[in-house]
Amino acid sequence: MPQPVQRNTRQKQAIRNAFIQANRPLSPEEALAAAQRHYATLGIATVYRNIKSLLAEGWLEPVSLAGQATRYEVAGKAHHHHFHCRKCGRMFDLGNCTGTVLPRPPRGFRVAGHELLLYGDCARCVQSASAGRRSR
Amino acid sequence: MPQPVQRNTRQKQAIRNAFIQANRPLSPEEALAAAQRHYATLGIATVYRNIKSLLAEGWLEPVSLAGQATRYEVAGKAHHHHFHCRKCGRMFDLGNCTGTVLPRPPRGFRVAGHELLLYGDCARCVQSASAGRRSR
DNA sequence: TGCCAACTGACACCTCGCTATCATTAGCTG
DNA sequence: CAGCTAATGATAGCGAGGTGTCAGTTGGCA
Repeated sequence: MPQPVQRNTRQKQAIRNAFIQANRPLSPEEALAAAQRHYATLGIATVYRNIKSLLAEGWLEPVSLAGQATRYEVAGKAHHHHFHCRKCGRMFDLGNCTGTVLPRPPRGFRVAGHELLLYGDCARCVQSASAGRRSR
Repeated sequence: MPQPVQRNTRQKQAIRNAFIQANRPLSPEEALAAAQRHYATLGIATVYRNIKSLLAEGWLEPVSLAGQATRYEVAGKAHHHHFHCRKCGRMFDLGNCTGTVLPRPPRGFRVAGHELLLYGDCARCVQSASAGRRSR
């Protein structure tokens, strides 16, 4: 049985644009908000459905985050890590991880990969915090 | 108003023992299974309640894991990272992270800390996989 | 331009991790 | 040992993230 023919809907285009323009991992809710700037009546179910199909196509890849909704970013970037702002919750890309020395696992363990997450405050949140302190 | 007097119940002892003997981060479900070997009729609600109070006491600390229930381990260890087995789901401690070079964040970002996770197959799962291959 | 199935939006529903409730049990103190 | 009450076990409930359903819409081909 053949695959059904895929249609290139305005909604899917809006979602792809949202991810391209953001250039950082987006949660489904963030993707909805961003894509609604391209296509105002977009619904959350459509975002989830299209994220799923873009994952299947290999156009997106998941960036999971403990205790939070999984974020997604455009696939195919070089190996890199992420920064999570604990104030605004946004995630950002960091440069590649050259020179990172990994701890040695116990005997017999097979390491398939690693994830490194930095967390703290992003530039915007640092800014607005110090602005708030000045104005008080 | 004074704090209510804390009682040292067999259930709480069983839960503490489970974490001490495991010597690795346990999810509430894992802690339940392990503690039931000390106190068979233990219920899951009691595990959650005691994890909460052990966290408040500073005896446990959380080890969060994307897409999974948070695990907990005995507090006070030196800074270290974890290994997550994708086959059996168990988490293990790794040695400290001396020599780890962190990627530089963008200008204006304030880094508060980092988490490093290795993933792959633990020794037991590597073993049983190759044993399975042999017996086939 | 007409057709029709892929797609959409709205919303009910599901799962999972966790918390609240409540009758019963059992530490602790005197 | 009696009595007070913190703690327990069973289970209902909650919230968040995500999926299923279905009537209505629309992309794309003939």
